[in-house]
Amino acid sequence: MTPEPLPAPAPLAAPGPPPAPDLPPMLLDLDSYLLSRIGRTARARLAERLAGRGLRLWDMAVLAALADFGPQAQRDLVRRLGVDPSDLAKVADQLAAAGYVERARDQTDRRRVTVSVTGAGRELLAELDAEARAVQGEVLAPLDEAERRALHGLLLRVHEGLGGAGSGL
Amino acid sequence: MTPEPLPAPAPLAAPGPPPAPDLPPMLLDLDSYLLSRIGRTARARLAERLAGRGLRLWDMAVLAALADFGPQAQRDLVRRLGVDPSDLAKVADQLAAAGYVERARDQTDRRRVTVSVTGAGRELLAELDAEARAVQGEVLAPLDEAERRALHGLLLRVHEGLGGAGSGL
DNA sequence: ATCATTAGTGGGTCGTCACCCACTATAGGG
DNA sequence: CCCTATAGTGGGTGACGACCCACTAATGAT
Repeated sequence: MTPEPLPAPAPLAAPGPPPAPDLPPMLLDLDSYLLSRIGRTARARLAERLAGRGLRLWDMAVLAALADFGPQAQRDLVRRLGVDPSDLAKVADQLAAAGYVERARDQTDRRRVTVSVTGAGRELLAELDAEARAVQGEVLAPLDEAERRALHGLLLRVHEGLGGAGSGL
Repeated sequence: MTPEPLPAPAPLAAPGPPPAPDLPPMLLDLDSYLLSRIGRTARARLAERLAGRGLRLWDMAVLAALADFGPQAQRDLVRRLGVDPSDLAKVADQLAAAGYVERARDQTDRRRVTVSVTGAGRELLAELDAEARAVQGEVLAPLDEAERRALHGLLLRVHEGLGGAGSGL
């Protein structure tokens, strides 16, 4: 297990313990662990950037959904993104207040509120996308282009396999 | 060489909103997003299994560190794992109470508490490792052996690139 | 008109997690 | 000895994310 075993606990002038994190090989061998750590980092860094604009990850997800699928009722966004209706209402509220989306009562069914991106929304989304890609650049720095493409393909397949199962973002 | 990740051009103005989550291509194109989602799922599923035993992820991490690097002071675990000293104390406390680790005052420096895994601890760790691999099997289900190895290699390199930067597990 | 159903909203709860502070005990240097 | 630094501990805090409930408005069927 351990290439450099143990006891030799030199009381002073400690040789072993590094100041920088040096994780157990046992954990590094687990994909679930690596996935968790890397995903966490990517998420955190992206969230950090968005926070600089007063936005959260859900804001971006909603904008993306609207841009990709066109104007739609909140109900549909809820189904698509797997977000709680109540939470979506809050996100939509904030995005509307900032002028990134518009909400209008559906005239054929006045219960529904149809949400659509505004020009400013699309502009913002483009910037957010750039931010996300910048984060990607940081995180995937050790990989060359071909490797990134390979990774992306694998991740996509894994993601599909997950189904919409898990809740949350 | 090039698996085409462009199966479906965006279905515009879809008539029937799907009951199952159908995420925006724009997001699926972002590795930061996929990483975040997949990592989250892997983490959640592993945590769920550990919770069944009344354990958390940190417990496993600590056990792994002890198994891989041998008995050591909490101070060293703190440095290695990048965990808060106070939090580690709690984890160690719980593990000791359950009989998975032993704590003993270091006689050469009575401030230090040397922690070591017990037989039960190693046994438990083996089981936890099996659980983790089971989760892995679920998550990576869509990939064959060769692909999993490829993914693992890529993830390892990416993880190294992160350095010990981010905090937390 | 009545009733069950659906869309949206506001408010609040709960569990998790990382972080920080105050405190004790010990060590080591002057 | 005194003084400062370090190891460990207990307790608490604040942010965050997911979830849930009660309520209103509108719909569609009977």
